[in-house]
Amino acid sequence: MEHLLQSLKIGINEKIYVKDPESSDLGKRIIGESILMIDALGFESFTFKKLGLKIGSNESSIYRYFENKHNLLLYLASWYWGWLEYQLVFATNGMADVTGKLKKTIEILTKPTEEDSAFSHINEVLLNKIVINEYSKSYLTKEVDTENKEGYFVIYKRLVNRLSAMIAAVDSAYAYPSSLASTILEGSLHQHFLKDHFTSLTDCRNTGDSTAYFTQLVFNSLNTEPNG
Amino acid sequence: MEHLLQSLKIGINEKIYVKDPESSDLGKRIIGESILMIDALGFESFTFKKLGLKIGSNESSIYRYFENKHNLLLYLASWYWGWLEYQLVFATNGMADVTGKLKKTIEILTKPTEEDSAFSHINEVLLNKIVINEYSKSYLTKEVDTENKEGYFVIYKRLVNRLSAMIAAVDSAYAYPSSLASTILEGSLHQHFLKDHFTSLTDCRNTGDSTAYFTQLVFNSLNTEPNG
DNA sequence: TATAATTCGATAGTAATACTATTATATTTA
DNA sequence: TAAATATAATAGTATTACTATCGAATTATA
Repeated sequence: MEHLLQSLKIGINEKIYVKDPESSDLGKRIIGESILMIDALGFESFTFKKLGLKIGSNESSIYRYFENKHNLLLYLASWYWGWLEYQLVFATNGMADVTGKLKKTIEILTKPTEEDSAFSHINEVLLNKIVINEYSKSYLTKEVDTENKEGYFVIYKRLVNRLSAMIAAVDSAYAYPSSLASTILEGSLHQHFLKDHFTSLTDCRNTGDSTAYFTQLVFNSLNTEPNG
Repeated sequence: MEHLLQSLKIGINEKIYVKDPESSDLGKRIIGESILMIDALGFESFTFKKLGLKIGSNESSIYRYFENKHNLLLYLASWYWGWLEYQLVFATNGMADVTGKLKKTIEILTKPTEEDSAFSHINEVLLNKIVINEYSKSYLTKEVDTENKEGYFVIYKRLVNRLSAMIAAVDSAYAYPSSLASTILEGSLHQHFLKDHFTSLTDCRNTGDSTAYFTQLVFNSLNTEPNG
């Protein structure tokens, strides 16, 4: 499987970029360094000019890959969700027991990110931090509906729908599988943010707390047992 | 009570503004019109220059009230949460039964906003839309920790803590009262957003769905009965 | 191997943003 | 009536978020 992953590429909607950053060395440097830079400066202070300077390239060259920094954020987020989806599919592949599968899925979706050596130019841990701090900004815009129609959020939506389907598989009588699924994905990011900045608003302090909280939340809502 | 509300003022941290907008006619116009304008243009496209033009005033005059548009957003959000807190306190005042009180609280916090005639220059329905679409941007910044120390988020935190305390009052053995409280407040905004832009990710479509979803979520997690 | 196509870097330029500073005028208050 | 305060008008600055053009280097193709 290690080998399989080495040649694996996260498939991202081609409309998000002007030129595929995976297709050149410069493109990969844009992705790799933008992750470090957005993490360090925050999305607001991050500019293509600063990025160009850092990677020893030119502002206008970066515009050949992405129309603007918003689309770069969409790309990074899509990559992250696509990567998480792979983690999920590989980890739960072949599990027959739907309850155990859901439990494993919640674990994958809520635990802190670990480095993945399969993608050398991407720091997944920092990318996860970026998603926690910036993802909301990618859809809380006046252009959401247009961009949604263009398919800029498909991977994220697919992930939520996967989770929703698993919830429904465990308890088909439960009335809110999609709401619960979106609450988990979004809520997980939020709890991680609170842990770092508003400690009084969360009970999640140590590794695993978040997973335990959401697991309990889900299985208390469904007619089944987490170990059943 | 109508009368009481007429002379009521939402108390907001004085550090958020340069000059209290409630202290002058221009200040009130800034607040009232900024709500319409942020709703119409979105926070990114909203500028003090455009606002000045619309209220027949000057860009530099608005800067005498708020350092920048970020602080104006913090002010609007604080006002909204303070207003919601009043709704909550008045509605649950004197309720002896903790379970019924929690149920009522969840209802107030998750139902769609209704116009309040007590504050004539503020459109609460649009302000609620702004909070749904823009609130995350007020804390997803590199300056959160500093601004949090300055007390820019106290009202929101107090609201979450009120809810958390009520959850704990209903079931003191529940391990995640703060996480559940923050999940409800943030999740409620998120479900309303999804209802408008990503319908496939939520089961909330009609008035009351959101309240029903979160009520069930909470009471399935706690050792009690919603009507008990 | 010649040539065509692509890629990238460099430079220049623009409109808008997010302010700051100053001054003049109008209004309120002492 | 003078003093204090509030507001409007104007001007100016650094930065942002681009767009356009051009030439050099690299790569692909015939």
